[in-house]
Amino acid sequence: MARRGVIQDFVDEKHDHASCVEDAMQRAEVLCGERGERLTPLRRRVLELVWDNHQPVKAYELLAMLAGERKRAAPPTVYRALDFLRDAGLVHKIESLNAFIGCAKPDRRHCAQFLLCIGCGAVAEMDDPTLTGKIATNAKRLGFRVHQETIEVEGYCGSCAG
Amino acid sequence: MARRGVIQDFVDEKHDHASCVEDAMQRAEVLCGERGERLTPLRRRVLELVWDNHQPVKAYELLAMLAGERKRAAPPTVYRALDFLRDAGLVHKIESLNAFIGCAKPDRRHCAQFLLCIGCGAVAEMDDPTLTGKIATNAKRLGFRVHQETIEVEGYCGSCAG
DNA sequence: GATCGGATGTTATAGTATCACATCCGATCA
DNA sequence: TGATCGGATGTGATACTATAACATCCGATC
Repeated sequence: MARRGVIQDFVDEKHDHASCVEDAMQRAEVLCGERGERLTPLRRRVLELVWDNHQPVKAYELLAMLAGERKRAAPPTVYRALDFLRDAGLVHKIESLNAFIGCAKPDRRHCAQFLLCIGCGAVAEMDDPTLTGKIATNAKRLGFRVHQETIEVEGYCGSCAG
Repeated sequence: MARRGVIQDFVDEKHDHASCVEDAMQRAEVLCGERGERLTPLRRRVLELVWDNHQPVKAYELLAMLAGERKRAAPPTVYRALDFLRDAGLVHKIESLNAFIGCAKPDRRHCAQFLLCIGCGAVAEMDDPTLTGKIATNAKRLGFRVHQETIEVEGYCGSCAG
């Protein structure tokens, strides 16, 4: 089935998760390779942990997971990895949740538009160029130069709305 | 000069600030009156402090200001007041800054679209129904029921872009 | 093998927000 | 009048989120 190009579905419970994570890691490898950025074992592992959920993950949850695998893991360990991954566009921070989630399209920038279900915590990442365009138009009218946009829409997904 | 209805200007340094705050407080009084909600002295004072700046204010900054005027002010004091004001639509939280700002149009809902200047910290509140409409359309396509939207655009304002 | 810089380790602390329980205070009504 | 009830506030503690500052490691380069 073809994507709409505008919006992605919420994650299907029975999607092939292993290959989905694998694909994400593959994309990350390639992107960092192209850009000459170092996807170290730690950064790779953090990205993997982020993708293991298809829900937003908190920094201290990641820290707890890391602590189980390596002796030494402190807050800076995970925050620094997340900073790198965010700069690389591989991970988004969801501001209204203080949580992080893997970016589905790390090759494109500014695709940080989310639908957040209050009921079940599910997240869908939109990527609607017309939204971005409209915002750009509004901004330009004020002489404002857009650097980054954050769009987070809270509500109830199809399952939870009933 | 008429408003565009779509976007507001960044605050002019030489606007009549006193009357601007006064107007905001007046609107708040009326709105709470209509709704049977209690704008207590504490809540009123917090709202006033929020409006005294035309920039986002942090909770602990408010706390410090309150501490100067009343003997007893702890975090819950300010957070509870802010919760009330947010529920009433009188104040918005800017998630990406962990800060709060007075709502310019408390009578209308969901007008939480902000341009945030990285350079000088200035904030402009947009209120673009077509953005909201586009988001609603995208959401509907997924059976998603929108409850609240957060739009925060970082960049450089006209003065800082040069 | 010297040195340089980026990544990580380590400790401490800053900054943000909520919990849980006590108290106050005004509205209502016996 | 005063009993009582609920919402607002006081109070102390604590949970949660994030960064500062400095030490150490480790691979690349020369």
